[in-house]
Amino acid sequence: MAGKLQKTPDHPLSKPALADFKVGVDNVIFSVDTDQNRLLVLVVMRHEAPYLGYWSLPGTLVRQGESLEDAAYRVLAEKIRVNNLYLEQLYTFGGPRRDPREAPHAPPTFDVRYLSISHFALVRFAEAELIADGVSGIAWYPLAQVPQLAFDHNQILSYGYQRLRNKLEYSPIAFDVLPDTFTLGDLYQLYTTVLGEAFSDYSNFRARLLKLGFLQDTGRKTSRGAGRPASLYRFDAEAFELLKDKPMVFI
Amino acid sequence: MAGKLQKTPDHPLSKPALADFKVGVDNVIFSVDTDQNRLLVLVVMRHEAPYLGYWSLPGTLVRQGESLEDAAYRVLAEKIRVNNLYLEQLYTFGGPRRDPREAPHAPPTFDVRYLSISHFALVRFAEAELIADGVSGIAWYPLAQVPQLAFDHNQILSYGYQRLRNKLEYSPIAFDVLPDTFTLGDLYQLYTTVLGEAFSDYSNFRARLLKLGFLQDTGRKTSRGAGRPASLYRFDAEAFELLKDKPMVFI
DNA sequence: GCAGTTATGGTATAAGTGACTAAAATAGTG
DNA sequence: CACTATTTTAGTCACTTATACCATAACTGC
Repeated sequence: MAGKLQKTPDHPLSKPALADFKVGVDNVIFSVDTDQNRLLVLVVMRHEAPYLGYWSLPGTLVRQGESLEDAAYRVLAEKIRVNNLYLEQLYTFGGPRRDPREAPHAPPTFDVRYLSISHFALVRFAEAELIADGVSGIAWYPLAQVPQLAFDHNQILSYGYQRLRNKLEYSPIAFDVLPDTFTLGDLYQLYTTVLGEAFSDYSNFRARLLKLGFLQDTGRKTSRGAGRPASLYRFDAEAFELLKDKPMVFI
Repeated sequence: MAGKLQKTPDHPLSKPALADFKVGVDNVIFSVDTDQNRLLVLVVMRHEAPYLGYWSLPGTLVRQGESLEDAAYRVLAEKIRVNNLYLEQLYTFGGPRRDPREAPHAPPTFDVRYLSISHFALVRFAEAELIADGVSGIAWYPLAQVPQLAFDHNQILSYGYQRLRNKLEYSPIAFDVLPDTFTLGDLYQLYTTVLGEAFSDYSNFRARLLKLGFLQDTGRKTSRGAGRPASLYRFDAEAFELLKDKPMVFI
């Protein structure tokens, strides 16, 4: 990355033409189906050119008076009903030629750039209800089976997946999509579904997490099928805040 | 963060007005003055309204055909001559009302939003030469002494500082701004200036870094003032790549 | 030669990691 | 009801890493 300075030719007599921008948000929305051990991504079918008939990440253009984050929450709310989620800004993709609607050889005044402020979200699967508004297709795709998407959305998705893994390892976002009380098995399953089973065995995962001290045992137990009943825990946000600055790694 | 879905009122008969955007990049440019043990930030004086006479982060509007990253490199190159640096996209600030040029009560068609794709850079201090193009003021400010900046630039700076600390801990960006060969003392000084001395003592810092195996001893030594001469090391990018996936933490 | 300074290479103790084992508490089955 | 399969829970043990600290080496300046 060093020494990458660009030498742009100067036009001292003519002002360089500025680009005009359309600004949208695109969301990488993940959910973990713990029953089937699948990491899912929300995609929607496009019904307009360009990329008519392609799957794409749900997106929208930003409205007047609306913050970028608000726009991201809005497009999410248009596609799924869900109350428990985590959302944050991901990255801004804005190179020229990323959208075919940008006129390739039009005069300067018609040069329009499409900027995508991508966001990343993780939503609670059990609760999430897809909104099928008539014609528009909408679906959860297992990450490994996501087809070719419109625009540069596969790249955005790949970026979002990286972020998901990082966030899960270093932040307590799991508790935003787990029920209020949960077993350590629930938590472990969420982690393995996203990160793969290689990262830690269950026994060590348990020991490490309990030692961190922000999981409080509710005293209640739950029995789901065979096996010894599991203790139900609750995430203690206050206890977590106290440990926040320390180099805490779950994995 | 859970349950933060916004309920936006629907206007089924009138299309909601989209915002028009001016898109710029603003750079948080850091440099470490190892002689004086100071972490510096580059600021430029504004000579136009709004915020006339305020210091600000160097920024520019994006031109036609120019990528966001190119724009960031361009504005950096306009302010300092430097060959060794690290630069990456930081965050996009784009809420309404972040720029007073946005008309507060103008009709919808005149609602203009200013979007800032902020970038974060670390440059080699010894080599960096500020470009004083006539009137415009430009200066390195020690981080702790940065005054009130224009727009939301203090917020952007604060975000950039967080990123700097993270990057330094988890990525080899230090080697982008160190000379080709350097002593472990040089490296340690860079780390302490940015992160504070608390993170590790010199002896343990040395042991950990050498054990990682991507610092190759050149065999040469350097003597700078009093004390035993220090070995000169070189960063071995290939050896680093092999260890890249492992949870490698310098600190 | 001596004091001061910086680099280097340790040690000892504490803490954490990773692989593994065993017991406890349930459901289902014949 | 005894038995097995299953799941949670609670460890052990060898090994690695972290933290604080120390001793020595190799220079400069006086």
